[in-house]
Amino acid sequence: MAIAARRIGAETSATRAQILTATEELIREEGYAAVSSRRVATRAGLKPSLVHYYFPTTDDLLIAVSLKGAEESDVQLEEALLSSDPVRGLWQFFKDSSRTAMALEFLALANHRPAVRESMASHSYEMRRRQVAVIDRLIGERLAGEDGCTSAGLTVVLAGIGRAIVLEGGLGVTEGHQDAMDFVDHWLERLLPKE
Amino acid sequence: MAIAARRIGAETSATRAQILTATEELIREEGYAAVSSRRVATRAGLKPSLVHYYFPTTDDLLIAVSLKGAEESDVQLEEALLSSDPVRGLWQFFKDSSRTAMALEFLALANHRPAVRESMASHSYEMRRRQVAVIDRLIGERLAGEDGCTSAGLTVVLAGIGRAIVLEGGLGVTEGHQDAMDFVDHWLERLLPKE
Amino acid sequence: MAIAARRIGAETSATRAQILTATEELIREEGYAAVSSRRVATRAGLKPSLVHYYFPTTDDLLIAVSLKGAEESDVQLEEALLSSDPVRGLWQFFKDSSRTAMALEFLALANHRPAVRESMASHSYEMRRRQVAVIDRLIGERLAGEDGCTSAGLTVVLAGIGRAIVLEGGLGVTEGHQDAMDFVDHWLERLLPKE
Amino acid sequence: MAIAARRIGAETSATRAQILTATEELIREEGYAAVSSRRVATRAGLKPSLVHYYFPTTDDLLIAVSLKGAEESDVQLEEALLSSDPVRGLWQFFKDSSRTAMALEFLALANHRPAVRESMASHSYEMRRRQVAVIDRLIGERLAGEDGCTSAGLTVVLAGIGRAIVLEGGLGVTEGHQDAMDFVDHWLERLLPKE
DNA sequence: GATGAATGAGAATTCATTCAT
DNA sequence: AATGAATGAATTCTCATTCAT
Repeated sequence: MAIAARRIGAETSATRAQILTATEELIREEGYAAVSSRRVATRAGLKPSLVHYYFPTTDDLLIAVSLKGAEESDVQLEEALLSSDPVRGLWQFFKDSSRTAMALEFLALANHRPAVRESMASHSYEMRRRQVAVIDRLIGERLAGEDGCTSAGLTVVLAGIGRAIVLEGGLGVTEGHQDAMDFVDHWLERLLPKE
Repeated sequence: MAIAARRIGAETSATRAQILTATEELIREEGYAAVSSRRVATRAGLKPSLVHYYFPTTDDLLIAVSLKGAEESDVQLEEALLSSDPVRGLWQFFKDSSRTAMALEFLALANHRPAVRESMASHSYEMRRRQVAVIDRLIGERLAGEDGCTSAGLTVVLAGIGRAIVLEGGLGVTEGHQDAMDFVDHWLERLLPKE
Repeated sequence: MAIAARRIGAETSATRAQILTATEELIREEGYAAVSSRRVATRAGLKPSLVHYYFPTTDDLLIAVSLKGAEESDVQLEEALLSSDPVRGLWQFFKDSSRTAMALEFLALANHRPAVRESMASHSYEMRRRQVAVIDRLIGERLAGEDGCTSAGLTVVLAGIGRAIVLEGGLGVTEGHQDAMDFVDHWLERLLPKE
Repeated sequence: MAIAARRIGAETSATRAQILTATEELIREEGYAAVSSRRVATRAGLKPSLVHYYFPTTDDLLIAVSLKGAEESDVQLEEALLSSDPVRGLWQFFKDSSRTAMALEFLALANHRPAVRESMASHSYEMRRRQVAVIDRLIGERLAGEDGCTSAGLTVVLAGIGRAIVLEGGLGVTEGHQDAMDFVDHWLERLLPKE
């Protein structure tokens, strides 16, 4: 297709992109266990063999999808961290449910596919480091006075609460969510008063 | 779920229990997608047909395991809430990783199996109510002064942070965990000073 | 089927026998590489799944066929060894081409399927021991005078020459075969004169 | 096979040689059934399409490898026959295991691929004729007295015993091998005393 | 001379499920 | 209460081969 580079796995291949998108949709709608070359191919309007041509093993495919998700997530994270209010941006980022269904699937998947696990672990680690670096630069000293909380601790707290709200929301359980969000907002207000 | 429901394979059967245990192990080790009558039977040392005899469909089996897990979780929760220090007990409960791998699998599963989803949703709801009731009775008024946090909000916060620590720990990411735990501990200390 | 025992793999199952026979034919006609559940099933007039039901893996199937061949071979060998002229019987046994095509396939197969290799190795060892025992009892002392040949050495010699004749014959090469057979016959005549 | 045949991929091509070598290794290690353009290409560090470019069909490739093996075998044979002691050289040649794994594969293959079979049959015939010619010139008359053995018969005998030793050795069965070799050595000594 | 893309076929398994006993 | 037999559908993966460039 086209003039561009066309090695297998070339990131420019349209077919490859189609396959990745179809797989993402499939995971989102039916879970990681629904990923099979057949299902993916059907959804992408391609032949199953072609899926194997681009992604010889299912692991390869899943890792590629996880990397794609990681990249998209990175973009959102950077946007949040580079905004005028990085801490609240991060909090919004964690409360954003759009990535969560996928993240949950991949978390579960990581328990069983070592390759996926490694890829996720290293990405999580990098994200955490990036978050901590930005927050530290911004409010490192001020946090120290706050019950001894650190930037690293803060990201864990915000990530945890945000994710809990999204996950439970997915199940239809919402009790206490608004209260928890209000609480975090108040707390951030004390920490970082909006003038 | 009434105890007396007259389904094949009385709930008291030892064989039934064997099957459930084998399934639990399987999910814990290889994920929900690994559950099949064959695999379960092999692990339990039974014939595949027998698994079908007790649990006609895989959904039946998965729901039974999820209910069993829910019951066990309830026991642990009650223990925590009836202890001398219910709030810290709850915090321990949330940080306990023993249920999390399973919970994660079922959370993912819930996205795709409506029956599992309903069962989990109603259980989560009941658990949350129970937690809130106890905490409310204990420190309801004191919480009000705390940035407007409520009992419901508190459970969400503790649940979220605890779960984040467990999930990330499963991936091998631990940065900020100790800090976050220290922070929560300090905060609980201010809220509920141990004499 | 029938009243007899019917565990999977029960040697009495007619279906199992059908599968083994079909596999044997397939190997004989098209080589070990032609063995697949599909091909076997088609030839046996069964469904591929049924082949897997009886022989979960292809190794299982191949080993079963090799054991069956070994048993049949054992019967022929015993017949030869228990005849009035065991040494010449053995020589006939080795020249008999009926087992050779299969034996060749399994020999080649043994290089690549460890399970088959082990099964064949232990059978070959037992056959050799049996041959040596009989010959030793019969003409052990007499052989000693014969250039120092032993019973074990004799079986190797007869087996080798017999097999060479059969293998080359299969290729259509026959030069020197009659000479070699005459030579062995003369030699056996000197060793064991027919009165 | 003329040297100048104008097939795709001149016989002098280094790439062609790489492919043949990779195929040989593959057959030796995993058997003829493991030969596929993919596997060969991977092992040779080439693209599958390139293998097809040189050898349009798998048969073409297998025949080429068999011819190459035949040529190498011819070289060894000539060396043995042109040495100062051609008969013992031939005996060494037959006991040499390095060619046997391949020979066995091709023998099995010959049963199913007519093209391979023809190529092997004519080569075997030529080799036998060459061996007989040399031995005949050397000890033809002397053999006549030896139980009526002929040069042709002798080659069959030596080939058979040598091959038996190598084949059984490959299986791990070695009983009687030393005895058989001693026996042949004694016999050759009587026939062709080393002064 | 070489190669990337694509495809249809088929391999080895695994599975859920049904049925008769 | 339990189980052996059977089956059709899927799943993962490998292959030979073709074609356009």
